[in-house]
Amino acid sequence: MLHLYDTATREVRELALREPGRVSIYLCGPTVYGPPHLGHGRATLVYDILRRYLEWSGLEVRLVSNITDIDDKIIDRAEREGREWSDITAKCERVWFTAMEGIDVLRPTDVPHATEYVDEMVEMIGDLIGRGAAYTTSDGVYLAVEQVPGYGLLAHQSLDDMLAGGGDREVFGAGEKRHPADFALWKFSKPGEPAWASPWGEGRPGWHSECVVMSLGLLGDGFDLHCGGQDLRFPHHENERAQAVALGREFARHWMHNGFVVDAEGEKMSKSLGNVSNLLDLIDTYDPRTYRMVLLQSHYRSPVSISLTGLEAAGRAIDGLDAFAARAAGVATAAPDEALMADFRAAMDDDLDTPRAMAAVFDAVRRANTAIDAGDAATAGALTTAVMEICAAVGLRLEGPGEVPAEVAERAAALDAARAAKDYATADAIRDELTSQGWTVETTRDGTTVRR
RNA sequence: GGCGACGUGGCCGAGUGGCUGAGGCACCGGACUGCAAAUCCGUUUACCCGGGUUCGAUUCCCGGCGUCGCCUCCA
Repeated sequence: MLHLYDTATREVRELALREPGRVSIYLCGPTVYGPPHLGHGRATLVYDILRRYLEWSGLEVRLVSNITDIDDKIIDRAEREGREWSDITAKCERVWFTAMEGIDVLRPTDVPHATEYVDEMVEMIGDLIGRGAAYTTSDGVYLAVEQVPGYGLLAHQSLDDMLAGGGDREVFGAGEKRHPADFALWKFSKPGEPAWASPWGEGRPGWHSECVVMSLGLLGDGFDLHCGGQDLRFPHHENERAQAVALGREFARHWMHNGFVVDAEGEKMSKSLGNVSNLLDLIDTYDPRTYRMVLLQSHYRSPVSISLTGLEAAGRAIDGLDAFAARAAGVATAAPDEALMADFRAAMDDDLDTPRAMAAVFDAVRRANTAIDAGDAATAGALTTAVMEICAAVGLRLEGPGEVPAEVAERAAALDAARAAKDYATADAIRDELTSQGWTVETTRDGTTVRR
């Protein structure tokens, strides 16, 4: 069974399922106010790999990932550009899913929108006030974090320590809060801003409330896994948990956080630094599988640097796998190699050790190639099937031989004929011709094959 | 100031108290080929610094240096 590092307990431990055979996961989705960047890409790819692996393992996965479609940043941009905020969110969401499709990330089973859950959030906030865990000020409604047992579980830091430093930022509603760490559940709107009705006045929900309502609403109390980027650990996830605890409900049983994408200088890549790298640009420039490969070859909790050389190296690695897939298309099917499958499962179950899993794949490809060369069909078949299964399990689509048009096949045959006749000038000319058309030409003892 | 992560070969990136010290990319040599491509075989390069524990540390402990993250709404 899968073991994962749990941020709350700081140890790798078994992902204990609430219901046998079914996994409930909540993944914090994007705030739709701009194009998706590499950091979004990493998070979604990491959890896509997790999800595919769980499904491949025979589990029924329910993956809820929200769209935050009301937020200060959206309002700011709408104001700046003189557009309707809903115009921005609709467009950004389309772009988001286009990018996700581009990197082959499966759509979550549920995609709730914050704006669809305002009523539930208002109800929850009322409940929190009723329980004495929240209070109203002149600019909104706040959660009193001192009322929450165990606040700081994910931050791994006491309130006092957190306040001891770093506090020179501008804090929303700082003046009237009972405690500096209290956070907004509801923000009263200014004229012209999007607003919903509430018993305390027109306004909009704070960021941390939607995920509580949606996760508990769709997945229920004590759902299995809550995940997202390291940056969400605190305050976002801490504050989600705080609300659930204050409501007396059981929240996520396991917390998973992926590491950052860092730039060439080793600094975190984020919107706040302004060094945004657009995911769509990446897809335009590189085989979209390269990013998945880069991530598969590093551990999800480690920071990963994205560089041109890194992407190109991953691209070459994929080329090798594609060449193998094309070559192995002619191998007779067989049951997957059991030792390899066991290695793969062991690696994945050990905190999603994809680098180890990929090492096993590359090693198997080499052995399979050797077996094909040696005419050992049984070994080649078993390894090939296993490699294909593993790649499918982590969402790595290999490109086999593909469709070869009849006229191209004819040219390949002509190349072989020229070679047989020792007319190498003609053979080379045909090869150049096919290569210039984008075909990869491989000439073996058994004849010439072409693939894209 | 507090909390945390990290520092491995040309690059990326795993891992381990000692055994041939993953894997990818690159480079070099070889096999194969008419030449290539693909494939296979092989060589080369390592564990930030200083102490300590130990028979033995890259791996454990302490200190230092360096990099990075979080500490109120950034995946």
